[in-house]
Amino acid sequence: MAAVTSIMRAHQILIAELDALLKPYDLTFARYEALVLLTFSRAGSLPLSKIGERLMVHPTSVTNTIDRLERAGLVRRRPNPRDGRGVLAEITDRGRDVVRRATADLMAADFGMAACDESELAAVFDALRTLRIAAGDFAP
Amino acid sequence: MAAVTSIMRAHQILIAELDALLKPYDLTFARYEALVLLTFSRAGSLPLSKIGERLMVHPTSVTNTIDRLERAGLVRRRPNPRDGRGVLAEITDRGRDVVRRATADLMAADFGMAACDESELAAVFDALRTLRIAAGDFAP
DNA sequence: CCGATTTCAGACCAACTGAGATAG
DNA sequence: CCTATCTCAGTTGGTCTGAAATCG
Repeated sequence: MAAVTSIMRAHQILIAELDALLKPYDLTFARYEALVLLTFSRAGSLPLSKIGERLMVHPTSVTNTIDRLERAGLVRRRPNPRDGRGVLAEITDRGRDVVRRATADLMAADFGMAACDESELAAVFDALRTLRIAAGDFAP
Repeated sequence: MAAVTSIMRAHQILIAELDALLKPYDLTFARYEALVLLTFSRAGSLPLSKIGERLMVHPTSVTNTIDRLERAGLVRRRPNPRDGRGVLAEITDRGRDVVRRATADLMAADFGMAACDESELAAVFDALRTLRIAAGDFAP
């Protein structure tokens, strides 16, 4: 139980700090994650279904997230040429610009983990790996 | 960043599983935590301010949590005899019964961490300790 | 008078359910 | 016909801000 509450508290601490850092860009961490995912994709676009799979969120949550990003002009919807049912979310130039500046800010703040050194960060990642893989997370 | 997203994903995985396990008791993990905190207190009661401090949540969140627990009959509000401004949340017999049964269920499901062995659980706890203490969490 | 404790009104966001449209 | 993808409407829950009442 101590391990579980540790994760809960860590999440609570981080999300507060990260959301505060992202506020000037009118982003939450959830939206920022989606944006980063698009940045790292080859074509700068992904089907919504793929986004949901990678981020492990419900289809309606993806729709909601992309709605907000699209309203902010950071993403644009396009029909999926490979699947008439599907929709691609494509990052815009403004989206790339925002994610670049936001990432710089987050890095300057060590993503809210300034208290931890490199070995501690690696330990966190390793310790949570088993749990994530067991739950089917995409795990590098 | 990998460490941060690990924590986010771990939280996401756990909260889904734990809330599902607690659903039969009409509890969420946030409310369960408050209930456990009261169970472990000497008198079975704590000032709301203390609950907020321990759980690291906003005063209005405590009010909200205790409201719901009180409506469910698991907790009852009492004036704080030591401080006219304060309010105590006191766990009821029914509250103790519910938390006992819910805890049995959670333990049977290894608190959602069945994938991890003892050493991994300890590693998770240790790895997150620095972060939590830096943020002022009450850390055993 | 100042600060601490709690509450209320109002808002936001993430996540869910259930239902429906559209297409493979 | 069945399944996959996405959207919409509506609900819930946790959290926050700002403001107020009460008391030390």
